[in-house]
Amino acid sequence: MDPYYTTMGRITLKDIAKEAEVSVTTVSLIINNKSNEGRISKTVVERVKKIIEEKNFQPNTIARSLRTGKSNTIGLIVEDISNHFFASISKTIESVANESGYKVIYASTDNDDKKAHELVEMMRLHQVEGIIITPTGGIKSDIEDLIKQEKPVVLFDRYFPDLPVSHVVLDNFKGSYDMTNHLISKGYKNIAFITITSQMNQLQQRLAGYEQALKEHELPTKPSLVLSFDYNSSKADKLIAIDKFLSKNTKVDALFFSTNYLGIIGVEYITNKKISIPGDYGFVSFDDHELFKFLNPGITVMAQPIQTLANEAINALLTLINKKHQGVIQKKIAPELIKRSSE
Amino acid sequence: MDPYYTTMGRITLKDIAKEAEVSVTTVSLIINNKSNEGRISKTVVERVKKIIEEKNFQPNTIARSLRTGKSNTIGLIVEDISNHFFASISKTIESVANESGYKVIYASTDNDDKKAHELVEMMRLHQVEGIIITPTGGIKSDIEDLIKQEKPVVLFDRYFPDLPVSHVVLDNFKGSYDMTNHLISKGYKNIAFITITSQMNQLQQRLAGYEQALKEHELPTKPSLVLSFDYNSSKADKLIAIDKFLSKNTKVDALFFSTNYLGIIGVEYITNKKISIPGDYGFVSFDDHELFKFLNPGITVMAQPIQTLANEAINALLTLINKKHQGVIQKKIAPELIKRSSE
DNA sequence: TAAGATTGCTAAAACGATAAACTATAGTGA
DNA sequence: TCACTATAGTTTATCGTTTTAGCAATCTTA
Repeated sequence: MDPYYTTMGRITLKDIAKEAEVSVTTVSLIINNKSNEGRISKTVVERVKKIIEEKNFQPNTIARSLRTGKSNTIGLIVEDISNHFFASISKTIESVANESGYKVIYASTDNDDKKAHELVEMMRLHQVEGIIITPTGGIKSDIEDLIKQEKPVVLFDRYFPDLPVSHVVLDNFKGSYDMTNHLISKGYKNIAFITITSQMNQLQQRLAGYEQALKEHELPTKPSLVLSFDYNSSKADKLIAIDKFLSKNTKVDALFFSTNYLGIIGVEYITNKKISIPGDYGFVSFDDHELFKFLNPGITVMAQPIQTLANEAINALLTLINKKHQGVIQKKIAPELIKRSSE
Repeated sequence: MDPYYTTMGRITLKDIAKEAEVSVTTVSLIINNKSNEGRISKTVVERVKKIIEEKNFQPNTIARSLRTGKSNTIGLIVEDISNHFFASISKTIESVANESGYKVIYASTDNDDKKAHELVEMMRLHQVEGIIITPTGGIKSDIEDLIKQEKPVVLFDRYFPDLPVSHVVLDNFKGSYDMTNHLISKGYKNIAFITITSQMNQLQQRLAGYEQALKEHELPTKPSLVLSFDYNSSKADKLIAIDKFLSKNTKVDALFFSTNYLGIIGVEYITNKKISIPGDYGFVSFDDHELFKFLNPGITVMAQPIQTLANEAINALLTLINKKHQGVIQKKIAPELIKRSSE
């Protein structure tokens, strides 16, 4: 067809240069809008641009990356991309990143240290310019390596309090504190806190917020009001434990579940036992869930503001990549109380 | 530290070559396991490998891509990555792709033609080696372009029946047909089908499967048994329409919702009206959902086998990329009947 | 023992862009 | 008119690999 480029492959700078009868540099300058800097005449700019248009030329990003050292890629490593929370997060991240000319490659750790380690390696191998990661407990040293290499990282959802690294996390303490105060303001006096025995900072913070609120209102923070499950206990075990707990602590008038996973089990419990809420107990949970919206009455929750979290995370990362910020960016995002009718 | 490479940047082939006192070619051959082909002595192989190990050298994938023309990247374009179905799909795809040395970049169309078009362009620009896409109705020509350029594509979830292009989709006809037969076998005689008026092949197939099953059992396929909503109608409108429909069609004994979205509205309807299932109506839906599992009684559904769909899609794409298959790969996957207690 | 085959390795080109250094011409001020 | 500056580009090197072609030395084989 066209006499100038007969190769099967795609069009290159060279093809355009040949057709416009200029050097490849000239074309490159024009493409990168450096035509005034490089002082290319209007005539030539017009001519070249027309040819680029005609041939629908798009520069080879891989070649460009090799030369510039910029891959225009960021890595997103989450616990489980198929989980609603992370899936929503990743959608926002992808969208913001795209707008800034970045593509994102993603992967799930399934909360497995080995997998997380391999994924960090994989991302490094693929020369991402930065990483947003939900770290597993055991990859502290990988994160430290990234810091040493001055690779932008932002930890998401969880973090290492003693590591000087950027992070965007929920203010779990405040969420729990506010929710407890909400229940207190509704008149509840014996609020049970149902949680999981965990080293995870998040859950500890949630417990601390609950205790702090009780303390400030001079409500005794009896340990007997806290029901704590082993992480590995089965659903059946948990249902039994809740039952025992409530028959022993007859004064309990409200249930505060520390995660939506536990809240769902709570819903199952009250459904089975035909317990009415908020009639028999006030019932609230940390984290929102489809089910909580749908149920009748709807469950009052302390929800994670997904959009905000995602935006803060990707913006922090882009800021670090563009070196617009020295040091670390650390944000604690306040969760949002969604009042429905379970109290 | 080391006298050989003092650059700030990462280690390259050259550094290894220098240290091992061989040429870069030799190192390259060893890395790519072509050492016997290129006939490198065992001694040298050992020496070089040791140094590679020591320095933890990993070849620059971008340079490699430029040279080989292989980006080792595939694109995944779905309707909405934050949706449970697509999120689960993408998790499997990512995982299989990773195992085969591919990374995946993803994006959501939100069912918008313009966005879908731009995303295909974006993927092309980033030189993905293949694309898995949930096409929107209006990007037929983009798909045709991809075919022309011999870029591997597999359509997912939906397809263009008249386009000779690979696809992996659900067998909607069979799913609907089987579900209807299931209801018939349970003794239901006036099965209502609640769906959306749509050009989308999937929903048409689901309607056709339902009708076919009725026909084969010599049950009249009265149009009055089909309730069809406008796509844009509100939830409130739908609830009212269901109410009208059921008070007019008093013989109806079972409700078959054509998507989980409609099924959820159905659940809301029966909850509001305190209708009991399967007492008052048999109640089933196409597509599974968290809620359907949780409800009491659980809702019987015709579920999409997510793992299978995702595996078929990614394997089809990898097969096409590796040119192990001439022409197109087209698969219709049978959905899975999950019997719970709503009938 | 000389020609050919094999072994073991390397030099140089190429992938497609960007960046730094350079050239040639025209214009300007003293 | 001469030196200097501005204009409008070009030439060349480079990013880090892979690939092609080739070269020397050694080994076969007739």
